[in-house]
Amino acid sequence: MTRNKVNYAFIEDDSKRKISYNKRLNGLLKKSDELKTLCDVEVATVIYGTYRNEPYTFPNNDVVRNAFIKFKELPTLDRSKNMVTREEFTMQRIKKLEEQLQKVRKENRVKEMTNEMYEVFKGKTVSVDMNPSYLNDLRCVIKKNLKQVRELMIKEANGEGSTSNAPQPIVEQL
Amino acid sequence: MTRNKVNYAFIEDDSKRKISYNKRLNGLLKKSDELKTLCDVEVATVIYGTYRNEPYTFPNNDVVRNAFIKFKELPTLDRSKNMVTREEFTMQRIKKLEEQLQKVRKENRVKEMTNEMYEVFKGKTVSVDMNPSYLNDLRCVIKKNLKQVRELMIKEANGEGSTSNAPQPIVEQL
DNA sequence: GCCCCTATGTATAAGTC
DNA sequence: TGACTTATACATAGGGG
Repeated sequence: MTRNKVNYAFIEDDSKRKISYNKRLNGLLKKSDELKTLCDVEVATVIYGTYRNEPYTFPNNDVVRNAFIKFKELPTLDRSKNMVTREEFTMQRIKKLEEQLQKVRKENRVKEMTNEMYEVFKGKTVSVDMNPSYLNDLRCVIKKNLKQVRELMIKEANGEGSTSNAPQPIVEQL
Repeated sequence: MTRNKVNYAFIEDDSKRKISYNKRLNGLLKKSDELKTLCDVEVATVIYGTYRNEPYTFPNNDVVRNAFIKFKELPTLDRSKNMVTREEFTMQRIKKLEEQLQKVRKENRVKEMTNEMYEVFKGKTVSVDMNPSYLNDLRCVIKKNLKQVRELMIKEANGEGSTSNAPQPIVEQL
């Protein structure tokens, strides 16, 4: 993930995967160590790679064993309380990505709608089958940009309107 | 660690520590998840924070338990084989930092010595109690920069030498 | 494979609301 | 407390030796 973005999927290429594994394993251990040091919490990690026969543990044998023993001794309910399942984690991840996407889409939509608004202002007929929520959003955008719209209307009334077909990018003034 | 460099030590401020803990916990889990996905390895993590009564586990209860059981079943020797003790890890960290420091120092020393070399060239008397290894290093630097030195000598011989007291930064030409 | 480098993506400390 | 932003440090992919 860095000359290119991370593709969140299994790395097919054996050589690349191994390189990545080594780098990331190192990074993970470093992060664990930092968490432990900066926040004074116990962290135990076990990794079963394809590249080694034994598990790779951190920070050391005893800590890991103790952590697991403590873990085993807890009643199941307590144990689950702060558990993060892989599924949950993935869901959260997806949710976050979707939110970001929504955000970007929304921003883009505002831009589109601002242009749309301008088109309408320039005389374009709004088709009646337009999505109601879209119209509502459009109204919000108009409201938000009321000042600019009014100025444009005055200019237009005075015959100073843009003569080009391309609408002026009101967007830039948002 | 980012508006400022990470200070590799316990964060005294409770509020800051907690914020950091939450962010870093999240980051750690994300990294674990990525390692698992990209490289298809089993990763089990248990964290005992001060902020929760139960351990925080990832990716889930069963995986963690199985990982620990497997771990426990291994003969002690095997178990230790790929273990990274905290001490080792810290040592590695220190070693790396020291190497970096050495490198920076060496670079700096080369610069200093190049200037020293120039001073000598300009007529400075080298004191006899100069460290032998330092002299040797100096010799290396001179050798490395022989071409530049020769050019300077020619210029000097032609009366084109710098007249300022500050030696020209030969360093820049390295 | 390992180490180094560099460009770029990510993580995150502070700050703001 | 937490969500969001920003600036900066850190992690790491790709490429060379």
